[in-house]
Amino acid sequence: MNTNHEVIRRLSKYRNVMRKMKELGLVKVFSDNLADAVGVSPSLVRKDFSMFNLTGNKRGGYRIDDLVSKLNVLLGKDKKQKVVIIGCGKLGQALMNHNGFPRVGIRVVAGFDSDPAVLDAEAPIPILHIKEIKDFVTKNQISVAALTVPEPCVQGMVDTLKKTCVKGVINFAPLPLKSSDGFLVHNMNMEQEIENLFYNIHFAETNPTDSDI
Amino acid sequence: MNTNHEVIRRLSKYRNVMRKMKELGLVKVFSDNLADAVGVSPSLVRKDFSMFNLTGNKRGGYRIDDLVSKLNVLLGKDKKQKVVIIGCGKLGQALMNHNGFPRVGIRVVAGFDSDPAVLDAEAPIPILHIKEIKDFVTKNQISVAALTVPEPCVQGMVDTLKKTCVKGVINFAPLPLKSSDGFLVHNMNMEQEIENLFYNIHFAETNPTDSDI
DNA sequence: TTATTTATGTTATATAAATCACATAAACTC
DNA sequence: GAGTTTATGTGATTTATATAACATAAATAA
Repeated sequence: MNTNHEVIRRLSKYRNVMRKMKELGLVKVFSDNLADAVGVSPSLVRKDFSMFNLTGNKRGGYRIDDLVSKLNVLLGKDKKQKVVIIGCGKLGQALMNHNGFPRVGIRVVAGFDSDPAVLDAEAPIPILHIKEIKDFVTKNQISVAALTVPEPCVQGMVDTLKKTCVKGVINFAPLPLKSSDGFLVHNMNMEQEIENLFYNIHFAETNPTDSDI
Repeated sequence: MNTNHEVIRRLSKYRNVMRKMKELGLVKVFSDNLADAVGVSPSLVRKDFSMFNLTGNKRGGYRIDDLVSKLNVLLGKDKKQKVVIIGCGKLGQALMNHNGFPRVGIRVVAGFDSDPAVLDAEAPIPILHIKEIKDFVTKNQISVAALTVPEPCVQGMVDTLKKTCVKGVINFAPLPLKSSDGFLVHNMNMEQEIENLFYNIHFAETNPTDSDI
């Protein structure tokens, strides 16, 4: 299908915008609206849709309801998206309690750690010992994990996970991991993002263009 | 200079790799080494360097020491990079204590919140009332803030910050903000990153290529 | 010292991604 | 219902980004 790597990210953004428009009582949306909201050109919006056979009306734009539910299926948002958090330090625990996740249908089902002090199997979202990770993800069919372990533990943890049904991780350690064969890594490198921001502020020629949206 | 938007990110990655190579006792590095580590072609590594007049030896590669210190200047890593955290909920506090930041020379100098229960002006990293933000950033010449406030507060906070010396933010709320004139926004959208990972795992044609590095 | 190797620096080429532009069809107007 | 408007859907074009290719110079070897 010649899928541009950024398309899916944009579809997700369009969807979020439309969900908010819907809350405002709006029924239709035009490519111009989404273009403004997401910061791209209207033709790109239309092309993105057309690429996935999401069609509108030659004059009346797109029906929000229709488009959102089609996007839900397309993006897999019609299914429960279960994740586990590996490493329950401050950051891991923050993610476990992060209310942005349930709001978009992402459910954190358990945390894992090696430190006995943080374990709590009876909590609403249990924190279990890391040695139970393989059993748990297998039993609960977990395909995605967030990695919030210390940097030196990251690679080992990935190696462990590769032997399970987990097919991808969000890595919060500043060591960027590479994706491989059937195992995807998305790096959330906060350190790098801040470094980059500093650079753009202090050195980048101040062209009035955006940096990202 | 026709600066590709991704170049700086890559330079930062090269730098991190070289710092680790240096710890291993290595002295020289070749474009092939960095290409492998970062997941790009060797010619791109050389082009990135040449774009900033970072030169090596026609045969002997690049001297790590030399290159790292030049990159430090170029990326502004020779200066202290001070940031404040706005919103000291679980996530904000996790960032305040995150040891990945000091390791790369990023110093969290204060947190801000409106909830009296979390304020603590005497802590090593003080948590102050949000009403003091303008004074503080002015007095301490802060140009970068991390935004970990609830989604409904984000836009208002940005509007406040725009009137100060803060020139950019890392936004952790799932609402993607746009950069404008002299105010840069980098969005860390964890929700979207996870959604995207789910999509790639469940729907993407399993081409053995990477997704990112 | 001359020949050979090898990794850089840079130009030419290929690939990817976004925008432009316009023909088309649905909805409005008179 | 014929004419006009307007927003889609898509092929052509532009721009951005990365790779490939190679001439060049430093290092080694003979």
